[in-house]
Amino acid sequence: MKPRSESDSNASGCRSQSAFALIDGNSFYVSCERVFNPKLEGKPLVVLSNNDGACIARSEEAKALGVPMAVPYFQIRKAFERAGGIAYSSNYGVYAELSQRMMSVIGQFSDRQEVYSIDESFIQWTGFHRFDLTTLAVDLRKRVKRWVGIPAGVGIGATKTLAKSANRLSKKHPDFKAQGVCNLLALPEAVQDTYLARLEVGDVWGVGARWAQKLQSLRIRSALDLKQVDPGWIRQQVSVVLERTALELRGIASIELEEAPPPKQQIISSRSFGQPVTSLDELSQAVSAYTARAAENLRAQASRAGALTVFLQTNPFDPKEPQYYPSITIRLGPSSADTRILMRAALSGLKHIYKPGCRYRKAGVMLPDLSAATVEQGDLFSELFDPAAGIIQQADRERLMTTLDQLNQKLGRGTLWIVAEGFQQNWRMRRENLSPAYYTSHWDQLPVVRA
DNA sequence: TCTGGGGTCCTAGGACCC
DNA sequence: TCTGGGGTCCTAGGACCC
Repeated sequence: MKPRSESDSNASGCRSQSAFALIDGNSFYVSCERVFNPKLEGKPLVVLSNNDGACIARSEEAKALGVPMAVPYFQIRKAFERAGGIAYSSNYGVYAELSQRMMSVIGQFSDRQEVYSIDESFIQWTGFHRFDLTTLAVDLRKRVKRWVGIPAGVGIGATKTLAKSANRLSKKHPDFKAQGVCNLLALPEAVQDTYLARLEVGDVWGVGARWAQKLQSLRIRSALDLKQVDPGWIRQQVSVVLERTALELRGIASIELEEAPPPKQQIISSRSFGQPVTSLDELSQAVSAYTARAAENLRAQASRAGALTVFLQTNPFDPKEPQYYPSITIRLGPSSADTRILMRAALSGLKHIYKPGCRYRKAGVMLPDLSAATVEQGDLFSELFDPAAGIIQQADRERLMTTLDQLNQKLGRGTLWIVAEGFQQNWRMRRENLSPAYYTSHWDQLPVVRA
């Protein structure tokens, strides 16, 4: 383990002990669509959420037309399309593939990397000359663009929160926009502060709408204000979480780099339906399908679930409809990662909460109480009385699930599925303008790269 | 007609125990 | 008049992130 933030105390300050960079893809989903369809360059473009509901990524041109983040598409559709705007349904398979490539290119620039989200990665540098970091970041950006096709922004600072702020500046502030890189470490602290003064407190990583409002009322309006206030007082007034943010703004590293993400503590699979669903039959299919997905993710991280929650939702936006948001949690005897066992639990739960006469908009399955699959949680009653049979059954189960996962991974999701998931699947979400799948691992479907 | 999905951490309060 | 006090575990809710 490395000593953390043993900060560079010699006064010359020409070497930085530890620097964080945050790299993120600009309008990531939009940029992904453009990688495979260069004609979209320069056009107002949005990518829609599941079910073609809301705009979750916007090109600069779309932002310029005034398309707000997360706006329901139907509200802007007419005007947007009249202005030449184009909307794509989200195509997560493609985005995930490009994300992996981008992350691996970024990883070439440091041996300490945290993949923070589908489009963001932190890396940590130690012992570099702080001015050289700018050059390094410029190279990184060029390489990501050339090798993956995604334009990216880079922010560099002494802590993760400062790197985040710098990244924001790299996109917003004219001093950095052209280069796409903002290296706060290359600036004297007084100059850094002038930039922090121009960053709204609500734009700081870790400050959401609620806390921004609260801070405003305490006369803390900019990132600099938050940096200069006493962190202990912030803890008193708001929370220990925000105290950490305040410390980070002062350059005191309080949020560590997480190189290997810990296994998830809960797994959720849920979707809105393409159209309202009323019948138990269709709900059963949907819940079965979501359970299958959740179970697949569960096995992918080598965990088992001790319980399962099923929930339903009517349309919250329709004031005339009676609202109903039931959920039920079912304890599984011994924890399990077997799709069939989880499905049985899910369907029995569904029967308990299903009420005829409601128009359901959404259903989902949650797997809480996860544990590592290596920990054998024997069932006292079956395995104690018949250990041999118990073990054989368990081994069989695992082999079957492994085979299922391998086939689906190799031949595509949905190659092998459990009949309860249904054949018709009328409840499937809408994706009216989906770009082709571009199976980027298949030679014959490789995109053409522009020189 | 049409409004995403999937996570984390922290705290407060109740149940339970000694 | 006068009712212990402290620890642990669990859950729900509220905040945050992308």
